[in-house]
This record gives sequence, C-alpha cells and structure tokens, in this order.
Amino acid sequence: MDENQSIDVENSINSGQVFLWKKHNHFWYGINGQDILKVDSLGDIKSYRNTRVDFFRKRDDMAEIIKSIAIDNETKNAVKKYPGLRLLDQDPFQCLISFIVSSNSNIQKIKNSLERISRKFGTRVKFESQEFFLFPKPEGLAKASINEITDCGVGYRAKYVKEAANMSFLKMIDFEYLKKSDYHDAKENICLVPGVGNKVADCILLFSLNKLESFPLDRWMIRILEKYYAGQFQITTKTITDRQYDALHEKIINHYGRYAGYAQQFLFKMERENYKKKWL
DNA sequence: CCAAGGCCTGAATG
DNA sequence: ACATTCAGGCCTT
Repeated sequence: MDENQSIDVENSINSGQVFLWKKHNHFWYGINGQDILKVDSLGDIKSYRNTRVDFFRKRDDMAEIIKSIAIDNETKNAVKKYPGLRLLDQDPFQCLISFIVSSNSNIQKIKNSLERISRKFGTRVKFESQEFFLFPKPEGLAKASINEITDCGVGYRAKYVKEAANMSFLKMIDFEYLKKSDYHDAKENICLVPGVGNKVADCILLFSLNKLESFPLDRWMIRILEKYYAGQFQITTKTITDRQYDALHEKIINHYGRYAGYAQQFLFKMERENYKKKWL
C-alpha cells in the first residue's frame, strides 16, 4: 500500500476532533451517534450496528491532498511529522453538540460533559461485553429541561444545546441536505443555531459535513498564523469579527487551496504537540 | 459595523 | 490552603 494511504489511528483520534473515545486492549472504541466503532491499529472498523462508515476518510487521496497543501515550510513539516493523520467523518448531530459544548472550554471538560450527556440521555448498550452509552438522539435532548442539561456540566451552553437539538429534531437543520450543499450555504445555515459562530460552524462542516475547505480559526490557529506566517495573513486584532473571519478564510483558501481543512488539522496537531497539550 | 465585557465550570497556576 | 486565571468562543451591549 502507498504509505500516503496509511492511517495513524492514535493521532487522528487525539487531534481534537472527537471526545467520546477510549482505548482498551489495543483497540480504540468510540461513540459515533447511534453507533459504536471499534478500531484496530490499522484503522479497520468493526461497528456495533455493522454499518460501513468511512470514519477515517479512506476515500481521500492523501497523496494528492498532501501535494496540494504542503506548499510552505510549516505544512511540509507537519505532514512529514504526522503521516497518517486524518480528518474524521463524524455523526453530524453529535459533532454539532460537541462543538457547541467546546466553546470557551477545554478538551478534558468537553469530554466530561459529553460523557455525562450520553450517560443521562443516551441509550445504554453492550458491545463486546462492555457497557456504552450511545449519543442521545435530537429528540431526547430537545425534550430535556435546561436544568437537566446544565447538570451535565455545560454551564451557560445548556440552552444552546437544547435549541440545537430542537432545530435538528424539527429538521430546521437538515444534515443530509447540508452534506449536499456547498460550503457557504451550509455555513450560513448552521450558523443559525444559537451557540454556533464561525469557529464552531467550521468544525462541524469539516468534521461531519464533508466540507474540506473549512478552516476552523480558533485561538491556536490564529496564533500559528501569526507565528509562522509573519504578517502574510494580516491579522490585526485579538477579537476577530465576522467580516475579518470571512476575509481571512478567503486568504487561507487562496493559499492552501481546496483541502485547506487538512492543512489546518496538520498544523493544529503539530502546534498542540509542541506545547505538550493533553488529548483524550 | 466594531470593540469590549460577561459568561458556567473546574483544572491549573500563583 | 485559597484566590485568580484560563480554556479549542459566542452573545449582547
């Protein structure tokens, strides 16, 4: 097999995209919506529901993508340092709630909150003689009270979680439709959900709606761009407005191309490792 | 339009 | 110990 098509399961899971994953006896187990995925070290999947999900995006031509994005020193270093790092193709509803919960928080706390949400509102199942809680369906979270959601440790985000679930339940947010939409239409639509701004929207688009030109600009990415790209992207202010975000994204697409989202993932992973930040 | 302030929570920092 | 800061932003003023 082409080495470009190999998958680094460990680093892909530990790159800030997913939270409800744990390792057990050399296998990674993760909650993906109403399914559980068991993954071996090669990225081969056995799923609880026997569905065929291309969770590690094996369909992507990594040779072409890497050729496309590795156009400067930083991305060259990053793709060399983390071969096999993949974007993940997640359940959209779980992804939406996860990144609403993620805002102004950190990985440990996000994971803790999502686990409590699953335990409280998700279905308990046994898989490989282990107990798991599936992620709740939109209806379940939509019908929960704000207080019940707050009890999961999400703080002021509880009302966003409830409303996001309600909008998903009512198909005001239709993930299947958004998968077919182009980037800008899908982004505009997903940003209608309270608690979803530019950064959170781009995470959802990139990690669950197949929009590879998404480039989530969080504080880390802003810092990376300032640090390594010396004014190339002309970041002026600390708090970045919607307009500035759009303008910056435009420049980013012009620079990295249509697989910019992969560039983001490699750069983010590299910088967080440099700072020895903890993952799952 | 833009800038500034507030916000649940809990681990990390001093 | 105990207070303060900070963390993968967003919303309101």
